[in-house]
Parts: sequence; C-alpha cells; structure tokens
Amino acid sequence: MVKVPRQFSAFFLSEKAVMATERYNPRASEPKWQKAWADAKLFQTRNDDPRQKYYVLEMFPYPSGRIHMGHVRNYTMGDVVARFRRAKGDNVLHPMGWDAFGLPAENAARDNRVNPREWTYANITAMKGQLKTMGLSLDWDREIATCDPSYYKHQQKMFLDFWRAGLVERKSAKVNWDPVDMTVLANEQVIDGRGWRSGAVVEQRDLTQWFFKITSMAEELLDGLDTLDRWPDKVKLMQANWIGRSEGLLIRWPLAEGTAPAGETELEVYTTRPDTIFGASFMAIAADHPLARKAAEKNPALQKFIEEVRQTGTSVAALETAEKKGFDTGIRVVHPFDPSWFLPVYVANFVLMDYGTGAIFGCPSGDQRDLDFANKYGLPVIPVVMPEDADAENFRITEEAYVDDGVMIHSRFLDGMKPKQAFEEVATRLSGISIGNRPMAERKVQFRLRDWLISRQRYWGCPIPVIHCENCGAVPVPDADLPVRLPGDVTFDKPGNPLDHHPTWKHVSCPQCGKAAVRDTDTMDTFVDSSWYFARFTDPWNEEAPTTLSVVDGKGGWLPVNQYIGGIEHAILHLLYSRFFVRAMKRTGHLNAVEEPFEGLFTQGMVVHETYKGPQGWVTPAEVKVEDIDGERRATLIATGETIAIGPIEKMSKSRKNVVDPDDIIASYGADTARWFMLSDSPPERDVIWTAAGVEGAFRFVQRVWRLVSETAPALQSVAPAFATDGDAAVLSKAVHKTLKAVGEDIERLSFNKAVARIYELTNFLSAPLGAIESAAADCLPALREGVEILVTMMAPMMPHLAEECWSAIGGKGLVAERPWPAFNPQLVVDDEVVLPVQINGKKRGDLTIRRDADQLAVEQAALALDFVQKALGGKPPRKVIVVPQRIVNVVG
RNA sequence: GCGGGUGUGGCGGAACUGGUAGACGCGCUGGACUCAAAAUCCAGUUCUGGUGACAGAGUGUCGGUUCGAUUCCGACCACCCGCACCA
Repeated sequence: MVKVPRQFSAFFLSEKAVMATERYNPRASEPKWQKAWADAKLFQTRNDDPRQKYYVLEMFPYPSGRIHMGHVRNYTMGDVVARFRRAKGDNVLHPMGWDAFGLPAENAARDNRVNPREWTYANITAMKGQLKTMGLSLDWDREIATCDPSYYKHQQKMFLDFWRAGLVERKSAKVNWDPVDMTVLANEQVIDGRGWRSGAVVEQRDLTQWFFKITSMAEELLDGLDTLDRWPDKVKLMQANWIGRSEGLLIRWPLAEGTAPAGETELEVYTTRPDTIFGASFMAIAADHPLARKAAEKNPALQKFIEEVRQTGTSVAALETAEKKGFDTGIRVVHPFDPSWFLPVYVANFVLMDYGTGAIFGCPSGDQRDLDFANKYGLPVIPVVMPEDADAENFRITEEAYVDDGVMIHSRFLDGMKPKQAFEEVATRLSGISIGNRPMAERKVQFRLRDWLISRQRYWGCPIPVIHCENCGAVPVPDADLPVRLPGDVTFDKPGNPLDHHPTWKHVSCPQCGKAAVRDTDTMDTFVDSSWYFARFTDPWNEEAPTTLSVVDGKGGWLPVNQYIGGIEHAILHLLYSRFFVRAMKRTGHLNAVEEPFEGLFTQGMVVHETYKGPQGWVTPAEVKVEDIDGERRATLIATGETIAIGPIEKMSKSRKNVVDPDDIIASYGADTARWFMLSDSPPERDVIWTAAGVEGAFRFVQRVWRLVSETAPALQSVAPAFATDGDAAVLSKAVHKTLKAVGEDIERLSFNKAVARIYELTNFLSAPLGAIESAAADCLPALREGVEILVTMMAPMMPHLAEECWSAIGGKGLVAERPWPAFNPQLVVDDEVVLPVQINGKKRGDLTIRRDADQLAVEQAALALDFVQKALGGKPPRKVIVVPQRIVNVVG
C-alpha cells in the first residue's frame, strides 16, 4: 500500500530510546486497566441515556466450569463491536449471563453427589473470573442466570400467559423413553437405538406432554425471514427448509363399499402432485393411522405387521437401511374420476403419521420410492409425465421413475397439459365434487415444522407451573404463587425424576376446588430459557414482570438486538424458538412492537487445532513439542521424547485432547494477545486454526507496538497532535487517515481480519527503521503524535489493555476506552497523483504516474508517450486505447 | 436423494460493483547485532528459465463472453455443511 519513507523514523532509534525500552508486561498491565474501567463504571449502561442505542450480544454460555477458546473467540468479536460502537458515540448494551439449567448439572449430581445448584453456581463463579481476565467491556450489573427463581418466575408467568392465549397445548406424543434412567431422551441422545447414558434399549412411548404451538406461527416465521437483511443467507435458508412449506391438495378418496371397516367412508390424503392422479396405483397409510388400527382389529396378521413397524426405530440409521414394506389391508378406494377404478390400501412402514394426513397415494412412475414399492408388490406402473420430446406410445417406466417437468400422458382430460396446469385442473374439478357434505378436494398449505415439545422429565430446569386435579384437570398455578421453586433437598440415588419422588413437593391442593392434587413434575426444555434472555437483559431488575415495556422495545427501547453473535450450531432451534417467543410475548403483552429478536446475526467459525496421537492415545498440545526439520513438521512427546503422529485439524474437544486452555494463554501472553490472535488471519465466519506460532506472532506484535510507542513517547509527550497536508509529514498523515478510514469500515463489516492487517501495515509504516535525515523528523512530530494517537485508538477495541498502556505512555488524558473514534480527514485519503497500471493487450507492462484529475485524453496521450508503449507498438498506431479513470490503461495494438 | 457453501503461494488468507493476483500474518532463506544464543532489525520469498535487466506460466478442471476474468456464463471434479422415507 504505502512505501515506507525512512526519514520519519529517523529519531526513533536514538540510542537512549532503545536503552529505555522495556518489554510490555501484560500480567502487570491488564489487571490495572481492568480495575480502572471498573472503577470508572465505564461499561454500566443506563436505560435512560438519551444517545442512540446499540445492543450487541453474544450467545450466553452454559456454565460448564471453564471457558474454552470458542468462548474467547465469540466474546472477543462481540467486545470489539461493543467498544467500537461506544467509541462511535452510541449507548451500548453489552450484557452477560448464564444458560444455567441443563443435564450436566444433574449428571454431576449423580456422579459426584453434589447439589446441582451448588455445582452450577460454583461454575459460574469460576467462569466469571476467567471472563474478567479477558478485559471484556460487559455490564455485569445486568448479569442473569436462568436457574435463578428471579428469572424463571417470569418464564413460568409467560408459560401461563401463552397458555391462556392458546399458544400452549397438552397432547399425547411419541417420545424416546429410556426405561433405566426413566426419562425422555432427545433424538440426539439415542445412539444406535440405546440411551446415551444408560445404554438401555430405548422404547417409543406415548406420553401426554406440553407443547408450544409454534406451528400456528409457521407462516409468519417463514415470511419474517425475508425481513432479516443482516442474517446470513445460509441460516435463513436452513430455517426456511426446517419450516418446510409446501402447497398441495387434500383429496378425500371414497372407500369402496364392503371393503372398509364399519363407519369408515373415506381416506384423506395430502399430495403436492395431484396432477399425477391418473398414475396412482395404490394408497399407503401409516401404521398408526386410525384406519390401520381399525382394520387390524379383525386381522391378526395386519396387527402383527403394525407391531413390527412400530418396533423399527425412528433413528436415522434405522430409516436408511429399512426395507420398504407394505401390507395389503384388503380395503379399496375408488378413483375420484372413475367409479369403476379401485385401488388397494396398504399399511406401509415408510409413511409418517405426523406429516400430512398420514396417508399417501402412490404414483410409481413419478416417484422412485413408490416405484420400488409397486415393483415389489406387483402393482401397475402408469407413466403420466414424460419429457416433451418423448413418444407417448413407447414411453415406459421400469426401474427409474421420471421426476422432472414434462407433458401429461395417459391422463384422460389432462393429456397434453404441463403438470402445473394439470394440478390446477384437478384441484378445480375435485373441489366441485362433493363427498359427504364436503368437497372431494381442498387446497392446503402443509408445513414440515412440528410443535415444540417442552416437557422434560428432569430436575434441573424450570418447573412447569401447573397443578393436576382429578376434578378440574390441568390447572394453572395462580400468579400470586409464582415462582414454583425447585426444591433444594433432592436425591439422585434413584433413577427417574427427583421431583417425582420427592416426598412432599408435588403434593398440593387444587387452586380451584381445594381438593388434594399434584404438581406437574416435568420441567421445561432449556431452549425455553434461552428464548427470551435477550429481553430480560434490558431490565433484569424488574421483579414484577418479565420485561419493562418502556425500555424493552419500540421507540427508544433496546430490542431488537442490533448485533447477535454466536455459533452456527444454533442456526435452527435456538434462533427459531427465539423468533417464536418474541411473537408470543408480543401477543401476550410482554413486548410492544418488535418484529424480530435479532436484527443482525453473525455466525462465527470454530476454533480448531491439530491433533496428536501417541502410542498411548491422544495427547494434548501442551505435552507435545513440534519442530520444523527440513520443512517437515515433527512432533515429540516432551516427557519421553517419543515420536507423536500429527493428526488432522479438528474442532477443539476433550475426546481428541486438542484443547488449549484460555487460562494458560492469558497467563503467559495476556488477554490482548489471545484477543488479537483470534481476530487475525481467519475471516470471522470461518474456522480459525489455533497454532503456537500464531500466538507467538501476535505476542510479538504486542511488543512491537509497545516498542514503537514507548520509544517515541519521550519525543511526543509535549507535542500537540495535528495532521499535515503538505511536505513530508503529509505522507505520514495520509497513511494514518487512510488506515483510519479502512479500519472503521472493516470493523463495521465485522471484517476483523482485514482491520488487523491494516493496523499491522500502519505499525510497520510508523516504526520503519533508521533512515538518513534526522532533521526532517522534527517537522513531522505533530503528525506523528496524531498518528500514534490514532493507532492506539484504533487498536483499542481489539487490544484494550495495551491501548491504555500506550495512551498513558504518551501522556494521554483519561482512558482510551472513553475516547471517541476519530474522524478521518477526507482530503487526506485521496492522493493528488495516481499510479495507473498500463497494459498492452491486457498484460501489465508498466506504470503511469499522473494527476488524479487528468482527463481521459490526457491519460491516453501520456500513456502512448511512454517508452515501453512506443516500443511495443513499433511505430504503428494503437487499434484501441481503453482508459478507466483512476484505474487502468489498456493499449490494444 | 434434496438444498447450500468452498476451492488463490509451503500455510492462514487479501483483491471494493470485471481493472496491477498474492495485501497482512505465519513459516522459510540470507544478512546485521552478539564470544554465543535468545530477542530485535534489514533484505528476499507464486512457479519455471536466466548472474542479470527480463521472459513465460499461474486463482480446482475444461470451455465461453470481454480490450481485460479470482470476479460473469456453461459443463465437470474435489471437499465441507444442513435436511432427509416430507407424500
């Protein structure tokens, strides 16, 4: 970018300055500045501050006990944004809390006989201490823990409000039940059909559970995605696919008389391809379909088949390998367009009860799965769509279904139409026919999204505030009795839910009729806790309500979060649930106006590291010495000198032992080095490879900045900062202001790696080595002072402690953390002269230096006058000369 | 299977809307300082040929559009991620 003019640094390396230099010591410096910020209460945010609001939030951590490098990366990025916005003059909200309910606390309780609450709070204390060493600009006054009754009280209130608003439902659902641990398992906790802790074979059980009716908002959750301009497209797409909207037709097929169980007259089927209705050759229904159950009552063989299907797990692996099987029920349906056309009804193992109507019609020619099924059971295959250029007479489907667009054949009145037209035609015709007192078909929009099951048979979660009474059914706990507190005196010596076998806790009287009743002993899914914490941060002091409407959102309110930062692993569930929650909270009066919780979303990449494997298994990076011998990297075990294999680069994990402890890094290099390294090199959305060499490099830079500042400090202390517009000093000022502009833009775009590169460049520029002309330097002092000040201010969001130390060294007043972001001078970021590359036939052959405002003709003439252009043209006139102002010249010969 | 992304030196990565490919960092090579080492500083570092100025090639592969393509279009290859019997 800029050639280094040696003269500016002429006086830097005066011998005295070199002698005076001491290495920067983060261990002494960092706690000092952390205390200074805390004493000045710089990061405490007031809700009544009239300045522009900016809410930056990182996904809050689970209090596992120790922070890991992923946290360091996440919170560093958020902190850069927070400190930058603060310097830009905004009133910044940057809070921190704890996602504190969850299974690990219970596991610890079972394994180590500790109390989950004590375990959790001890972890919070430890992690908070670690986070504090990072120098994050957090408002700790707003700290919340979701396991605190002052938090979950409001969650219980909202559960009841949602219930009253019709957003909560209690219904039966199939769940994975671990018969040993006596709890429901999430799908991810079932491994090869067995419970992940107990190893017991997991059963499918029907349990009555609580659900949030997220499907009732499917349409708006989908539509809302379009308004999220500052979300990654990838995440929006994943959510859209998850919600899975499809438009189709609900068709009611009449059951053939004499074949159906008593009282059954029709079969409802959902399809997105009604155009293929003349290619239908069978119907397939789920094993749990009511018609299947009825048919099985008088058919033991069918009964047996249904049981078999039920026992095949729903795990991904089971589905992949499971053979497509069916069982003919003997029931027949009549084709809607042909009373003489009968189709068999099968129970099939591949039909899902909870999508559509749990029944399909099979069109073998247009669907591979249906084709396989038809071939297996000898059912007809009628091609109904063929490629435009095919011949209808000879078009056959045998082993491979035709799924692409085309033209309709063998479909009576649909022949010759495109499938799209045919869809419309079938929809229109069938809507006009009635069956019973309803139309034979209705247009229907179907979603893949399911309701959100929130009941968990576990202790360490938010109790569901419901009392079950024999007389009154499920009764809400009265608001005045909230919170329903978790009892502290629980034991984990028996399997199952401790709340369930607590001697007294669940026994209460019914709030309605006063009779003896029992509490719901289930607790809420921990995703509920994290679906509204961002709203609670806006006023965690409010004891009366979850939110304070005057500050939470709307005019002058905090929400939506302006910038949310976290891992891609939450792309669907957490973010979708939060989007559901703001809508539900708005409907129940806990929010005013906000449409979406997170205006800007950034998904950061993981921290990855090499793995090392010795004869005894995986070993940690700390135990290994890696050397570069003749370009070949070799690892040895420090303790024994054994050779260690260097394995693939993977996400830091305990199982691979490729973890680096942030504590160790901060202790030996300081938080600034860790922060700087996290921001360097890798773009923030991609994975960053943690390497010892990289950290060393970052640490060297810390020392280099410190040397630059401390060596120049004596000369700068009494100088007033000023930029220069001409002379040698202008070169300096231009470099500084160009960098200032670029770094601001880069941070705003969250391109931290680019901002880092610019700061490196400027630091190199300012600390260029001893040149020749000492006298020139004195004139440059004001510009240099300004340059150093700007450098320090620019790096402050990333390396806040070092910035303070530097600021103090040059005699700056106050704290850098309080300084505004300087404005660049527009005059200084453009040059009077530009260097244009000159191409001949598209290949660069030289440069042309010319005034910036030179017009096209002048540029062309100057270019043609250049020696190497003349030579290349060999006296002939050019065929064409392309001049792109301030960009390039291309001479075509 | 469906959907999406990525591919640039030894490595991480830059290159704004088509305009100097390789900024910046790591590593490496040579040098200075030192009795020596560390630290620091300087120079070099895409590849090939040449002492050299220089010439040629080059952004996964093949082709196209253009004065000019890492960038746009088409086909393909590799890897990664998400969803997955969704009717």
